[in-house]
Amino acid sequence: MGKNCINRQILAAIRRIPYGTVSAYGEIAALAGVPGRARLVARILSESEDDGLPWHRVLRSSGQIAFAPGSAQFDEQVRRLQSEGVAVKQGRVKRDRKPLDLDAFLWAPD
DNA sequence: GCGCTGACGCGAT
DNA sequence: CATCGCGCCAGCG
Repeated sequence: MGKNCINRQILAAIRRIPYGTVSAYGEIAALAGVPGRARLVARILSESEDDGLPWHRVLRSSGQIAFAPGSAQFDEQVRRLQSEGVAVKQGRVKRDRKPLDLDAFLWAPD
């Protein structure tokens, strides 16, 4: 029973990823209440029949597309991401980083 | 039960 | 960057 419940939580989390943005397997797992279960998210995605599910917005924590470069699935994911304005280079989506902000924070005066 | 396989992640080297 | 090792765990021989 609980198993199916978690499954639904994961699918719900994926459906909440905003158009034109991306998330990661591990992030989805955490949002679904099962941190550390990235592989479960991947498995559920691979078996989901839901057509409207924005599976293409889920990437590795590195921003890399999980499929093998050149595979049909890889190409399809790139196509879908680009169609919603997400920049994909070398099979990867650059995630918003703010290294300068972190630097400023660490060096900020008391 | 045992080993292997993943649409994974993270810290260490 | 690239590699390793280890953690995680639902299926399928």
